[in-house]
Amino acid sequence: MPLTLKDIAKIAGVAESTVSRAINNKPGVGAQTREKIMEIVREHNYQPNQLAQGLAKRETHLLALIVADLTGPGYSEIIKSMEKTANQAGYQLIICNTDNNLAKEKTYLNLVGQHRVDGAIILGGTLANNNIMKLALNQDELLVLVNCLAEEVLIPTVLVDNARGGYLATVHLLEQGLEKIALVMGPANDFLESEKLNGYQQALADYNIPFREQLIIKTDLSREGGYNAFFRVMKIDELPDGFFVTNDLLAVGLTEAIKMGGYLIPGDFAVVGYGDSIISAVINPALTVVAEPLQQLGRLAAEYIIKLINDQAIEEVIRVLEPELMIRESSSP
Amino acid sequence: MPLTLKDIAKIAGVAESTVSRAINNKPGVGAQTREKIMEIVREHNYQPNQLAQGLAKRETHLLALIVADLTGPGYSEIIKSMEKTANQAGYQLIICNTDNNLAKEKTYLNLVGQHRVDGAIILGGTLANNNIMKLALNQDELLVLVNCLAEEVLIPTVLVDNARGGYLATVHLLEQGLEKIALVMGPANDFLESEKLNGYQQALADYNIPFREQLIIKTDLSREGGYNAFFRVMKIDELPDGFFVTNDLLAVGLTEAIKMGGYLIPGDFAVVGYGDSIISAVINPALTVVAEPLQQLGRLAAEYIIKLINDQAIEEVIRVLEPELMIRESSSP
DNA sequence: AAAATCTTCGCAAGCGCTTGCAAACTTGTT
DNA sequence: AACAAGTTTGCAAGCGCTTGCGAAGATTTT
Repeated sequence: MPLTLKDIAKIAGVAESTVSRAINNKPGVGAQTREKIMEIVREHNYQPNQLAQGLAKRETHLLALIVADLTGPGYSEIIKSMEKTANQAGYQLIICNTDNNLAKEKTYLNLVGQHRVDGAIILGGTLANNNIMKLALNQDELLVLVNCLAEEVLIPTVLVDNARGGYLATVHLLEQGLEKIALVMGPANDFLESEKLNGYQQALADYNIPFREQLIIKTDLSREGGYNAFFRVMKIDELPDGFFVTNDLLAVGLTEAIKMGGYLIPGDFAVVGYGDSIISAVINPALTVVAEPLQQLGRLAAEYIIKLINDQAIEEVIRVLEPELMIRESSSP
Repeated sequence: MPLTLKDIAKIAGVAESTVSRAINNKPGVGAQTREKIMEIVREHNYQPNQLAQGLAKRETHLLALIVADLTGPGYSEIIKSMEKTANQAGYQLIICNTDNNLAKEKTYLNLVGQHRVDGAIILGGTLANNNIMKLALNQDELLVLVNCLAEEVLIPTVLVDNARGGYLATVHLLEQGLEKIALVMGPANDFLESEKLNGYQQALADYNIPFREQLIIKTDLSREGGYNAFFRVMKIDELPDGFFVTNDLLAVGLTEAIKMGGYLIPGDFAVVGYGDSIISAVINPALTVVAEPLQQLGRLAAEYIIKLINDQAIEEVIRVLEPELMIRESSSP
């Protein structure tokens, strides 16, 4: 059994309240009393019971990290930097993997509602978030969003400028002299995906290339999705000469399919991906991607939620980070 | 403010203790009283304050997941299944990324010592664990180890039979008619790595191939490590014809180096990797690997720690799982 | 030297829940 | 009808900490 406040008080020969005040750097304790107490605390390596502390102060120093699928590309990096930042501020992260399961989402969001955690970070941008957003509406609890966006409410959010990312990718392909660029994307009801589409269209417009609906392939954000996408494209009358793929997993599948079909990258088809997880660097050929600042996403999200908890002002409620084009083999001549 | 036990008791017109017993399915409450209480609980969607519950029962239903580097290959999968299992039993996982930093390790292990969490799972097999092991010795707290091994104490552990893995990989290469197989591995003071070496040696012995110290390349478990390893090998008098690489990251680097040198895989060098993270399937050529049952590792670890917490017996304190050879392009003729 | 002002400290209540124990109420037995 | 045995319920203390408030002590003022 660890020592308690009471034990320390007894050893120091003072009241519990005095010890409490000394430990928490609160006024109302004489200098030498304070020093004596701290000495004893150090000596016995006393650490307050956070449960009791939490009960009394109604705070847990716990943060819920709600994510649909922990294994998503790049998430580890985001989470790692998030954890680091949170930890420096004295907070711990709780993993909440929802599997896109509504019941789980409810349960996890409830952690916030029931004051089990001080706040929550929602990470990830698939349509499943629609559910969680709706849930989030009811409880006016502390939330921040990473790489997704709430539609009807204003929740502090940090995300990447996906329209810009789409634009960068498309322009890069256009600059290679390509004109028939296929876009392989996830469901368009996902805000992030539709933003990429917007960027794509904008780039086309800027280069006076007509937009062709046929070249937009919507599929689910998985390897199989990417694989199948290629064969769907091959059925249309005029084949594309380049691909912009909005997700690393998709890119893997697409690449496999292209190679399977006996075509060369970038000879027959140039490919640009999105996300910059380790996969894109390792795949063959190495994938040109729109890289997201993963660490920064994580760090900012943690900073935001902590500010929220401490009632501090947040400069930009919707913080938009700039993506960066990372040119590798899959798109250079 | 959420409802409290007291509120429910008042509404139901009974004492708090009765409500508590009803909610926790404890005996000593009449059938209809219980039903009435549960009805009210449901109606008001009451959920007990876990902080208070924890204080009274001295348990938190929190588990610390201590890992050196969250982004390690395959960890996401392990963690995901760990979280799922823990969650089904009513436990939450707290992320503790140590960065191999002794101070952090101490802090995190302290979570257990201070009853901030009910138990901890230590994941990962680099030598950093030596530190954490030593710390773990002092506090006789609830721990389980995944993919690493304590040397001086008996701590419940779940890991993969790495000697067997090393054996499988090596035999596979030998069966291809290769005789000069280089082993690219991490530091040998890591138990898991040295086990793979043992398996390698055993295979050689079984096939009457002499062991040559030169062919053992020790480096750090990173991409660069793998890259450099190849060039170190090229300096020895008799070149190898196959590689067994003990880690996915190493394999990536090695593959790059081989290609960089203008050699073919598997034509000039066959390669077998270890771990079966997504990377190995995506790399070119697709990597033959010794695959670890990642999900099972996670699930078992969670089951173990929960059993420990509940004072249930654990059948096999050191649970050894079988790896499986997954043959892909990098090693077939 | 007494009164007024600050500072330092302890008392006790409270955070929301659990649980041992005793009181009250049932039921069954003779 | 009276009593034993069992069941259902409430009381109150306790988990380890925080905090408002008043008491005591130290310091300054007149």
